[in-house]
Amino acid sequence: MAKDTPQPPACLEELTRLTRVVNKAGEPLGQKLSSYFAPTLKEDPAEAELVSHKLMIRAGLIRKVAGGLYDYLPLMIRSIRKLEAIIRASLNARGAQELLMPAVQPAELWRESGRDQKYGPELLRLKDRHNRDFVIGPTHEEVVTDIIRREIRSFRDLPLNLYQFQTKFRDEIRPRFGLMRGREFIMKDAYSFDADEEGASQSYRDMYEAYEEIFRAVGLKFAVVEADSGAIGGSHSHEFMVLADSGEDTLIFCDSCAYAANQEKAELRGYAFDPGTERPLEKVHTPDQKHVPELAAFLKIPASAIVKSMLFVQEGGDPVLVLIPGHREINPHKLQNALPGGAVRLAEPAEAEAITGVPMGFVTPVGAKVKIIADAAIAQTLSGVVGTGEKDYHYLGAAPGRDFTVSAYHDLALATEGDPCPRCGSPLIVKKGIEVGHVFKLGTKYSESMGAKATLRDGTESPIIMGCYGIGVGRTIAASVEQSHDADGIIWPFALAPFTVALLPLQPRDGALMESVAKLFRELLELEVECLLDDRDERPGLKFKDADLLGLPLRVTVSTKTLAKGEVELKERASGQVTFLPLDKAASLLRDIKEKALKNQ
RNA sequence: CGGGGCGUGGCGCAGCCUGGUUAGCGCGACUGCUUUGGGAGCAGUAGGACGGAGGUUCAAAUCCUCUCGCCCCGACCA
Repeated sequence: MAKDTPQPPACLEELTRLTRVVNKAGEPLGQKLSSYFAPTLKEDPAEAELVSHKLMIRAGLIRKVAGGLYDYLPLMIRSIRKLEAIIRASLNARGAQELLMPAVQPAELWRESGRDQKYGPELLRLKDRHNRDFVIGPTHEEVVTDIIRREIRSFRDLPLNLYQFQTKFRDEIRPRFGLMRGREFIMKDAYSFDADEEGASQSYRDMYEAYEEIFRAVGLKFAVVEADSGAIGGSHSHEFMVLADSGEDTLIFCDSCAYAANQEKAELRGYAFDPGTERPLEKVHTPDQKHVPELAAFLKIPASAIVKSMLFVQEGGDPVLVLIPGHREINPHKLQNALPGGAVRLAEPAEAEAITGVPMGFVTPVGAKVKIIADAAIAQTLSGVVGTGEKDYHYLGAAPGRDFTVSAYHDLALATEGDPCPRCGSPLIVKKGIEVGHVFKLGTKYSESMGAKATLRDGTESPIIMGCYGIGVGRTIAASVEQSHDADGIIWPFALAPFTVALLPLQPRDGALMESVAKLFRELLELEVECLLDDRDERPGLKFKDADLLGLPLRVTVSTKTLAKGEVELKERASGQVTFLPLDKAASLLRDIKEKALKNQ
């Protein structure tokens, strides 16, 4: 990592001794860079695209082992421990209890919950030497429910909230962006158990509050949005999102009320479209007009006057024709929720043609033999353009109820920029976010399928009501870097910084200077201000560059110049502000700055 | 899984199209001297046989086939 420092041996010994000083948790309070494993890179690594990913590699936080699998180097582990401590404090303060469940789980449990099929190839399956089936846990609902059904009998044992920090494995189709979407990652997962609905709601609110507290404490700009429950299941859920342009999730916000939702979930009704006026059905020749925009141009009508008919197929079910105004997109999550059962997907063109007998673009609801569902807007249509089921012809003036039968109307359209807010009607805006936390109301999905029941006060037996709550630990740290950096490197918030102070002696060969530095180093550690000492025999420029890259909140420079005045120089990483502190008070002043910063976050 | 790109000292890359000196450059590492408040200078040293396998050829980093891995886009996804 570095060059040894030709210092007086006594001073060297003292510094080395100081790096062995630990806090109550057993963590070293200070390290010296000459012997600390923090390999920094001058150039961007070829493998990374995202800023946070590049910086985490360059600053020596992580290294890749294989696709989606990373080494966490010492600096990274320090940040992880900090975040874990913050999470623990918030959860413990609400009565949650930490435990640890195994990463490897019997496949049998997944069969019981029915998720071994549902979870698909993302679930890593393996066999032990006796040929028994196991999985590597992508999440722990099954295991924790198994504990509960064996140990909990009565409402008197509830409520209960259990949590753990555990390494999860999800065999992602395409891991990417470093820790943002890895295959193996650390997750804090919590599970709540209640006897009744009221208690379950309270547990959910408690966790929601805890999460707000946690993400506020780590200094992230975040938003809470309504979310789709997806494969975890349950009735409703909220996601905690760090706002960042590079985020993989699209979020919908209302500018004037508090409505916020993941686009997957965002409700949409009353958007502008052209219902037409009532008129008889008329067949027109529309040669080769397969796509909505061209057809609209050809007929000289707005796209919203066209009723788009799309054929979907469902695993283990019948094909369904889905209708939506021509200028809108289907939200696949809403569609899936409208069609309980197997996975729903758009039929391939050939597949659709085999089912309907017409090429794509001319599929029609008129006289259709398959079930039809439609977006709610279609109920208002008085005359729409639809296919005829005959190549190169469309109908004008088609009306639901009269010309075709819709079995159900649902909110199916994808909400987007400018659409009316479902609460107040104001225009919606779109932002990108990184999901760092997710809280779910599970209800009795797992307790029922796996038989976790409690006897209630009235003597009846009832399935326990569950909730589950996750925080992506590595992802939260990556999101922090993504949100807080500049051209020179990371800008750590105090709460997550691996060390608080970077201490840079500019003349490490100067014995007298190093003695002052050693004294300051010792004082900082005595005050539990974590400090990384750059004792390397390098030029100042390189030390400054590395300090900026590592991004510790407070950089303290000690040089013959500053010492001549009995001072050290402080530069705050976030603001760039430079001040000079008297050497003999520096340690306590730095401690005060740190504590003030942590309080304000 | 579909589309695109890339694998050459520790890192970043050139060379490949149009086969042919001893595979090159920058950074890094090591040694010495000088330098010391924003990634120092000079001199010198070490380190790769070109992801792997097979093939074509007098000759392969370079051409062909297969294969493995990585990255990006999409599909997909808590």
